[in-house]
Amino acid sequence: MMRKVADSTVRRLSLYLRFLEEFEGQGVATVSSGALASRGSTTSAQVRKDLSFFGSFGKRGLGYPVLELADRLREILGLRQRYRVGMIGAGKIGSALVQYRGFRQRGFDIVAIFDNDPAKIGRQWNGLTIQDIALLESELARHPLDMAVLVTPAEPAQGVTDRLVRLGVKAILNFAPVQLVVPDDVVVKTVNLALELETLSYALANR
Amino acid sequence: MMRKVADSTVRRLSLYLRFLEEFEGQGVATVSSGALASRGSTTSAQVRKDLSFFGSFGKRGLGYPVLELADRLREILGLRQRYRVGMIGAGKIGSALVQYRGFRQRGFDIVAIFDNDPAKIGRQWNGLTIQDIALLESELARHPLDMAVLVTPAEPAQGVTDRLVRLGVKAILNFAPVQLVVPDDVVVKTVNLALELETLSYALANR
DNA sequence: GTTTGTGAAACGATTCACAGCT
DNA sequence: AGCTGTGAATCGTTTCACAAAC
Repeated sequence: MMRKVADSTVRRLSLYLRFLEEFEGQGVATVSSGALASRGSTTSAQVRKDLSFFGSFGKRGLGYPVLELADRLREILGLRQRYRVGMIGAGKIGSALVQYRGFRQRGFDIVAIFDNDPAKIGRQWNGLTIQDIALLESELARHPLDMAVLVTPAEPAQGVTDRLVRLGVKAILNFAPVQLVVPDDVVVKTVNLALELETLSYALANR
Repeated sequence: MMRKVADSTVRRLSLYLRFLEEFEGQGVATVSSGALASRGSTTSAQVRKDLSFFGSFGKRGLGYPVLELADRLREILGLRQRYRVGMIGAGKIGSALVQYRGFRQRGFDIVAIFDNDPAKIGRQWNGLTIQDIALLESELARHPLDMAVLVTPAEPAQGVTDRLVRLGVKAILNFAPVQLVVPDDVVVKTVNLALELETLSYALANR
């Protein structure tokens, strides 16, 4: 398949898909690169370049067919299927994410929650029982996961990651403030919330 | 002050600061660019280049003095002061963030919570009373904010942003899945959680 | 006339490599 | 000898600009 597409390009493709879905809802049939660009904050050339990595979907003089392009973007982004996602950690952020509608809407189903806190194990969240992390191996053997969302404290994060990797999980969304080490065939995306605030304080301090 | 430092550079500076604080805790007095680099996943040249934007703090043949460099990074990142942060929206993610220790630890104090849901207004979260968003203007007039964390649904996000901007808020961390429009002197950092998962599904689909 | 698709140019970030301090 | 600081080289991304398609 396609190789060497920049992360920034992939992120923009996700945004284009959202805009296309809005246009779809409004019954618009075709859309120009300029129209897509103005909805995001980019340029028409950027939109065309991004799309051209994957083929040519547009009609010159006309623009892009909304339905077809949306469908093709779903395929490119791997959104034609649903994903089984496990939540590792049942703290505050885990709780919020389990209930977050945006995940299910986009095809990501949270199907299991794990924690090591006896006070939490056995509780129900959104219809799911919080399971003992000690049962991770036996549980995933029967019900494999496509992805894991890691919302543990920093210390256990690498250890749990190693177990997930051994169990065949190939994608991890990491909220623990650590740099996880994984093999080449496993993708990790780290979100560090305090760090985002620090980019804001940097901007405030340097004006 | 300094201008034109890439966002990626600022993010690495935040990471270096964390590593320096760990070294500080271990009583290490000086650290080389190579040591800092291996803790993050970067190169010694990158570390030196990043730091060189702001001056030269190292001693050739020796490395960087841990305490001094950490302090200088705090100054650069605007972390010598604490920030008054308002949480706009008292939903699931707002709840998690209000209780998230990482913010306070790094100097970001959540001092007010606003929502428009009568069922939530008046409740206490972490010692703070959820206030009616209708009172945003009167409240901020008396108790100004340095930053806002926006955790509303997509629809009201731009409207609330306009009000925050009018009230002098210069930095917004946005979790609503929309592209906010703000004047040049206001900084916005958007975190789109569903989009992060989509970069993972892209990676899984294209291997 | 409008808009795509795409090489070429411009820009920006990272890596190299080495002179200069300690 | 070890490590920084930094210009120069490299690599990657974005923007330009225009021929080709409709």
